[in-house]
Amino acid sequence: MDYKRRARILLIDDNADHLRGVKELVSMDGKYEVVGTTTSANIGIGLIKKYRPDLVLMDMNMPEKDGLAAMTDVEKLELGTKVIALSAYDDADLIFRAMKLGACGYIIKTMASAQLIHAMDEVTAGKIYLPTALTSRFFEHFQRSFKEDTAATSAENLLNYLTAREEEVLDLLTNGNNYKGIAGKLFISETTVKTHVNNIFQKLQVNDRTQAVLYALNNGFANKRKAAAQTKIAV
Amino acid sequence: MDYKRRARILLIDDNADHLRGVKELVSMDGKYEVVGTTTSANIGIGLIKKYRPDLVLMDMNMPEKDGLAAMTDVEKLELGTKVIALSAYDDADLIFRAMKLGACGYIIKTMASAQLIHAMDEVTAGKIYLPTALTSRFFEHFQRSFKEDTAATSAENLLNYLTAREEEVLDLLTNGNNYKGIAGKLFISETTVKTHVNNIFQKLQVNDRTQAVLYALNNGFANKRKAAAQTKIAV
DNA sequence: GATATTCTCAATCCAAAGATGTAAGACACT
DNA sequence: AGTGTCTTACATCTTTGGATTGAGAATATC
Repeated sequence: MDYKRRARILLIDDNADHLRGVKELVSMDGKYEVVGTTTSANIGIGLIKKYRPDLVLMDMNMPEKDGLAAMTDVEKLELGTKVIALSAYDDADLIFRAMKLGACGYIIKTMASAQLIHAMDEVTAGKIYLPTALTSRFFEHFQRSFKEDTAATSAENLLNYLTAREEEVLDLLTNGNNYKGIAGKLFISETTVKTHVNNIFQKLQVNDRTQAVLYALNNGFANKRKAAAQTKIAV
Repeated sequence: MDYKRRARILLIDDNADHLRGVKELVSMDGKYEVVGTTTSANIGIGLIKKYRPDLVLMDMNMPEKDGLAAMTDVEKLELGTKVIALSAYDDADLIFRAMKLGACGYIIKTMASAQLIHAMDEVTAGKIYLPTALTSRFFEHFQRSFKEDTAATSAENLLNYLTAREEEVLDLLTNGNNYKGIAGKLFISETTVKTHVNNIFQKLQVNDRTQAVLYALNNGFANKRKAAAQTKIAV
């Protein structure tokens, strides 16, 4: 690894003691150069702009500005800065949100220091590193958040009562078309569209187009249509 | 572990040779009881209904019915059956979709057999197991799929031009309210609501409420509001 | 061959939505 | 004191949307 320049690291942690400890640990390992440390998230963002580090170790639990907000800021800079989140807690939701925002790793502070170095190695090599235990926690949240989608597809879904033509009309409705637009696109008269739309309202048990569109979107209408299209290809 | 009854396993793999190999491997380990094996996904679903296994090892690449479709079926049964996906490929998209559908693990067939047993141990213990290498692949896809959300939030977003009151009105619009409903909920007159709504149309550059709702939903309006609410709490 | 469903179209009527202009009070900023 | 923005409100007018009823033609189903 010595042929490559050392990866440049920035540390952000409101706990000064922990900050010092991590700095020593990271400096000790020859592979990394600590280009800055700060206890303030906002200053940290400034330092990132200034020094363009390869990797940032960011504490998640800071009083002034929480780590997630800081991470959002880092991503907005679009400097390709990699971020490893540090936290005292293995909260599933926090892990999920950090990874969603683009964290390249997530380490619990009580973990062995070797694990931190390992995570840094992996991340600087372009990978994403999440300890096995945290991966499991992450998926708790991940799969729960997708359960709703599945439920929408499988459960009693009023969309199933729509005819093929009605689905087409609803599709155009969910793209913001009015009667005239739909009539033009389907080559049918406006009154026919009205008939279809009224039937759709009945079947979806709604009173107007906006509610119909919302029902469609909240009950996986787009997914349904895509799935149908895929079935056609597969068969 | 011996005080507990052995976990009951079902194997589904269209490759008969691989099926036999896995069966021997799993049977050898005393912890598991193989209650059935099949090379057909459809038959597999039937066997799950019949035997209610604790865990299913499911091949992802089957000609008759692909593993993802089979996994969907398993989830629909809602028997709490845990599924570990087996695949020859470490395709990021495939991993993502399998985990999204509720897989409790994902193993590449060429991995060491000890890894498979380890995954089974973890999964039967209620955890979710993804080898480190696959976790990294998974997150490639995961973070890419959320990049759009971030873009919607950060890029030129017409929603940013809305005033606080207009946001409230738009929020009620995106819940399917008409003028009267909004006026009632905000304790203002209907004509005032019309004024707000018209201003919203101008700012979002749309012609009617449906388009406004669609713009809001497609540009992270719900997320924005949630984020704003959280900021309030934090501060 | 009878029945049911779907898709098409029309007329009518009322309610709701949208466009436009005007304006007063509250509040912040300077 | 003055400017600007936000929120509130009303009047007016046009267009669009939605409800209802009825009905012919095509297609499937049995």
